[in-house]
Amino acid sequence: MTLSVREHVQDDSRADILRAAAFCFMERGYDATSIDDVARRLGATKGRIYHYYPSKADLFADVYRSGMDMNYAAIQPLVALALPPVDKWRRMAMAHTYQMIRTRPFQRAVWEGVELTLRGSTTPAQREVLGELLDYRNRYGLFFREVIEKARDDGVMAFQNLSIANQLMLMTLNSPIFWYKPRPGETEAELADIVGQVVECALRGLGHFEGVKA
Amino acid sequence: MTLSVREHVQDDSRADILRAAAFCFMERGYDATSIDDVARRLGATKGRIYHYYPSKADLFADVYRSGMDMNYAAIQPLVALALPPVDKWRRMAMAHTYQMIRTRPFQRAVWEGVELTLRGSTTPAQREVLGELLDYRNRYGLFFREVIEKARDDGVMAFQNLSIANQLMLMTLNSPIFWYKPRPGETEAELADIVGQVVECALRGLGHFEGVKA
DNA sequence: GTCTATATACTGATAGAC
DNA sequence: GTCTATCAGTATATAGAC
Repeated sequence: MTLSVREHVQDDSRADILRAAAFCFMERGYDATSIDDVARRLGATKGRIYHYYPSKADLFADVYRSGMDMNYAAIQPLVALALPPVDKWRRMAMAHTYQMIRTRPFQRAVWEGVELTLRGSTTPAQREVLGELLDYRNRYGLFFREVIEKARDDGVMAFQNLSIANQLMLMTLNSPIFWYKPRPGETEAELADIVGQVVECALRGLGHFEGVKA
Repeated sequence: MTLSVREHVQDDSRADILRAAAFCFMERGYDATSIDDVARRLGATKGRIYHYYPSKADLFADVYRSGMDMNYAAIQPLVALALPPVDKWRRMAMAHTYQMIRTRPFQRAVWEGVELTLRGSTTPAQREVLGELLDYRNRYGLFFREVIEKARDDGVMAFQNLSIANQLMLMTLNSPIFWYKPRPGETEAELADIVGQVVECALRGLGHFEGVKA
């Protein structure tokens, strides 16, 4: 798809706003973040933001959507791979966990967006937008659900209830958005080590045993 | 300790306010909850609340503290038991998970309180209060940390990094505060089944294998 | 001890200059 | 496309009647 120069410039402006907004929402949460906060971080005033987004809710929804777009881009290609389910799961889980760390501000907005949706937001219009985003996020969760279901059918995972197992597994993989802080001078290997521990913990939780039936 | 009648009445009034506040904070979050919301749920006006609490931040801190008090009351007696580490851990983990479900509004406030603390709140006075509560919560986490460390020393758990393992384990046990919804007519046995699945998932995640070295 | 005002401050959103 | 100025709504907290 070809975009005009004007559209490219628009996209850059929007991307700048999105990054600033994601960071602010992560730092203070949706309600405590004012449009002025986002503008200040941009080195601008809120006129700039309202030129691109009609409301704070729309801005937040776009951060949420961007976060999920990034996740789909990272994981969807792996879903199609023809691999044994545990191997496929491990690749998906590692890619997902890296995403949580690398795009943390956006993923925090995804998390808060889900919470806001479940709480029930104000206007019907916002409710519809957030509802669609929740569907978008739930479809993403199905990618994992299908793989672990297959793995259990194959006898290489041994969890009980599928929904609960998937819920707990995703919670473990998502958890770095809450506690990960990049250490100064952290190497790629150290990062990979952390991701590996998270992924292996989740895999054991699913009832997969090294060297058994694999 | 003997309390005067007046103090008992005060405690009841405060407890009513605490429950209403915990529920509102759970439903809408700290920032989006107004004192008027809490008062409305109490069937009163905010004059009643400000009679007992000097500020919204103090009210929230008391909900947070109450939640942790309940956790200590439920788990601390188990810490002293002379049991094999995995057995002790399982009893603690089950008690903890039940707590998350049974006192969910308060536990959500604990969670949000930790987030608010890490984000950095407004005034230095609030920062001090929240900091103490975070210590209180971290000391609680040590109960679990010590047990799983012992279990690993005994060779019945096989996680890698102690801090990460404890973090992921607590995340799993805490997760019902986000997704648990009581079903109408849910039996004690069904609840116990859910708690059991959460606890066993966390236990497997820690690298404990049924029938191996146990 | 609880209520009804009310002061004060802040935030989302708009209008219009440049 | 970005800024300044401003309006309207709402929230915390206080003062004082009852």
